[in-house]
Amino acid sequence: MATNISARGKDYPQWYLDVIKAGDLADHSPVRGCMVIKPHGYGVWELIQSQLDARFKATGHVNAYFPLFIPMSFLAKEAKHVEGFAMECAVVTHSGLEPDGKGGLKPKGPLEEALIVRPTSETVIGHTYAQWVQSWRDLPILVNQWANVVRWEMRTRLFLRTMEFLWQEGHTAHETPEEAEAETRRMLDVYAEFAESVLAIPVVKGEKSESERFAGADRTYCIEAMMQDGKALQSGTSHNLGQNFSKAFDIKFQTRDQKVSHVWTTSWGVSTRLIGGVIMTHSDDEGLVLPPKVAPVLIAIVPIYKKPEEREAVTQYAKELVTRLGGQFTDPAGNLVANPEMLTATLPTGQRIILDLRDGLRPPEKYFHWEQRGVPLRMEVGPRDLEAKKVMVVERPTRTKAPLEFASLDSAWLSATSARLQADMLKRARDLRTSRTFRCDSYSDFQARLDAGGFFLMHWDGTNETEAKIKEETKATIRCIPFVDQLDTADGPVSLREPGTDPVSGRPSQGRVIYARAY
RNA sequence: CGGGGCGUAGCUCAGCCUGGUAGAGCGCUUGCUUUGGGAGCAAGAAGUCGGAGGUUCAAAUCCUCUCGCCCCGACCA
Repeated sequence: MATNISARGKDYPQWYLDVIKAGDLADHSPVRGCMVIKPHGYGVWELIQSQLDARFKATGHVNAYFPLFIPMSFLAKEAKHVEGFAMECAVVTHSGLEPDGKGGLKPKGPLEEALIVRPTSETVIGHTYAQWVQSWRDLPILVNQWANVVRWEMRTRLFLRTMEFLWQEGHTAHETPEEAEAETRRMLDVYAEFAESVLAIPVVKGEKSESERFAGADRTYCIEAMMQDGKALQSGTSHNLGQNFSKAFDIKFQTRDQKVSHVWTTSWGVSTRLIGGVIMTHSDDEGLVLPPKVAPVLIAIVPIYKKPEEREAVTQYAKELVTRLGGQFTDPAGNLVANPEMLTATLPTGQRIILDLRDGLRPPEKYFHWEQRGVPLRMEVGPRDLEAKKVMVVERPTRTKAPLEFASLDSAWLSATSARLQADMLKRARDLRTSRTFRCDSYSDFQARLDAGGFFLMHWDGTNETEAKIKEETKATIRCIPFVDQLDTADGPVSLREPGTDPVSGRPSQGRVIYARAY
C-alpha cells in the first residue's frame, strides 16, 4: 500500500494530485493555475503528439505555426466568438519595463492596440487564410498547429484545466459545406480511434447541445470519456464552423462556376487534458498506471544481487535482455554516460527501457519507484533467474508477476505483451463505464443517483430551457447526443433512438442523451 | 470573484491558543553492513516558519494586508 497516495475512494481529488506527484508528471508553478510539466509527464505528451501527428499526416494535414499574439480587434469580428472568449483572454497592453521607484518594476510603453494571447487561433488563422485563398484550386487547406494557448481560468486543476496548456488545433477550409462536415466528422473519428487504441480510454462520440457548443461553431462534436469517479471528461472536440469565420474574415474564393463564395471552415483540438484523462482512467491506489503506448519508460529492469560478482553477472544478463527486447543503449559500448546508475536504452518507438543500477536502493524500493511512475512492465533479474534462464516479469496494471523464459523475451514478445496490456486496459475501462452507465426515466431518480457518478441516458426534449434547468438544479449537463443508436449500460444495451418523454419537462423526446457531471 | 480549509527543511507534520529567537519522522549526502516487496548503524547537509507591513525589548506565535494551494459555487479543452 502506497503511503504517499490517498485512496481513490476516500478523497478522489487528493488522490489525483498525489498520483501526479508520485508519478513525477508535473509541478505547480509560481504563477497561479500554471504548471511545470516534468520530463516524465512531457514524455507522455510527446508520445501523444507523435502518434496523433502521424494520424493527421495520414489524413492529409500539414503542420504550420501561427503567432501567440493576436490583435484585440480580431476577436471582435465574430460575435459569438467574442462572447465566448472575451472573459478568458490574457491581454498585453504594454511593452517594456521601467523602475517603479520602489525597487520594483512597472510596465513602460502602452501599446497602440492591445494584443491578446491566443485562447485559440480561429481569428488569426481566418485572417491568414483570407490571404491564402483566391480560387477553389487553393482548397482545401488542411493545416494543424501544435501550440500553447492561454485561457484565464478561475479554477484550475493540473492537466485538466490550467491557464496555459499545450494542444494541437487543426484548422481547415473547404469549398463546400458537405466537405467541411465530412472533415469535422473525420477528425472526430481520428480522435476516437486514437483515444481508444493509444490512450485505452473508451469514448462516446456525439454532438454537443447548443449551450455546450464552441463559441462561433455551427456544430460541435466531441468525444466524451468517463473517469473512475463516474464524472465525464470532454476529451476532444471537432467544430464545423460553417461560414462564420470566413464571413468575419472575408475568406473568399472564386468557385468552379465563376462565382464568389466564402469558404467553409472547421477546427478541432485535443490538449494536455488528455494526460489528466489517462491518469483518471487507469491509475490506482498504488499510483500512476500508463497504457504501454504512452509510457515514456516502457520497461524498468531491477537487478538483484548481493556480491559484486553477482552484480556484474546480473547486469550483463540484464543488458542482454535489453538488447533482445529491441532496446539500444545510446552509447554503442553499452555504457550510458549520463547516469551510470540508470542505464537507458531506446526503443524504436522512442520509448525507453531503464536498467536501474542504483546502489544503496534495495529492490523493493525500486519496485515502488517505477510502479508509482506507471511503468507498464517491470523485470526483476537476480542470480536465481540467471541460473534458471528466466526473468521475473511484473505487469503494472494488474501487478501480476510471473517467471518467464529468458529465451522467450524478444521484441516480438514485447509488442504482443504491450498490445495485450493495452487491450486489457481498454476493456477494463469500458467495463467500468458500462457498469456506471444507466438508463434513467425519472428526474427524481436521476437526482438521487447523480452523486454516485455515472452516465445517465435520459430523454431530452431538445430545448435549452430543460437543459439549463437541470444544470441549475443538479450541476449535470448534457455531455453529448451520441451518434450510436444504443449504448451498453449496467442493465444491458439501451436504445437511444426510441421516442419517449422528457422526464423533466414532460414534453416529447426524440431520443436519449448522456447526462453527467463533468470536469 | 464569493464561502470554507491550509501554507513551518525535498515530503508529511508538531510548535501558534498562553510571544523568549526552530523541532520530529521520512527523504537527501558520506561510510560500513545489506539487497527476491518500502533495510540497519554511524556521521552529516538542509528552513530569513509563503510574502510585506505593524504591535513589542523580543513575532513561526498577536494584528493588517497580500500571494499560493485544496474543497464548494459562477465559466471552460
